[in-house]
Amino acid sequence: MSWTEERIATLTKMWEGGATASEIATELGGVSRNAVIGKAHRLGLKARPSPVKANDKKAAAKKEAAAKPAVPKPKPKAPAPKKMKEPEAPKAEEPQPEASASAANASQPMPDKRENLPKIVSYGPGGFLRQGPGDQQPPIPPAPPRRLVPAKPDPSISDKTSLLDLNDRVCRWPMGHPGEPDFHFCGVKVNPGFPYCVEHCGRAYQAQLPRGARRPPPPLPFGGPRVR
DNA sequence: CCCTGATTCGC
DNA sequence: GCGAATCAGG
Repeated sequence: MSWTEERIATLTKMWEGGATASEIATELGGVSRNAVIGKAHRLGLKARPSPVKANDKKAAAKKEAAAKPAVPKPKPKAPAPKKMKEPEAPKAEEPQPEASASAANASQPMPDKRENLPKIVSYGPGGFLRQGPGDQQPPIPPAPPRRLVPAKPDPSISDKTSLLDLNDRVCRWPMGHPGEPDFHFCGVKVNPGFPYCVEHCGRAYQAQLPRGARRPPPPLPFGGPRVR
């Protein structure tokens, strides 16, 4: 299997939509989970909540402890010795002067550090504001000037939006399952500054509510898990 | 054990 | 560029 435009587009959509690499691999077919991850990284889209974070301190400590060259672990499948990552270039700490965190984090159940995760914050100009209590992050969504009347007619009004119809102005929310004949995208005019329309922005950007107060099903893009 | 993504490196 | 092997955390 090769990475055609369509497959890459599907991978990108699902990856950004929050699907796991396994789900994407299953959906695409013919590729493994690792292939999906590798491709995603090569495409430049990464940075998703991953179980393993590159922590300098812990990594260094582990490396230090595991640096016992007496008897290296036997490689059952790899005959040639492979060297993994090498600890180097200890980047200096970057203190972030955020004074407002004290009051805001007081009632926050999970005070995670999410400096580079603008994806899952929940705000929006369309009125789909879903913030957890105390989660007051007031960044304003980008509002670039745009014309009210598009130069070309909206392609989504008369036909289903295929991968080829995707552009910066239509909602990219997947409908159905990739690979099936009726798989298409929402195609509604996007919420300005977002890749989805207002309705799907509400699905895409949801705050994590407190553990107990989570009611129905979590948001699942592309139509939800396939029934097999 | 299972799951997850990250990383490396031979191809 | 691709992805299996591997690492590493949950």
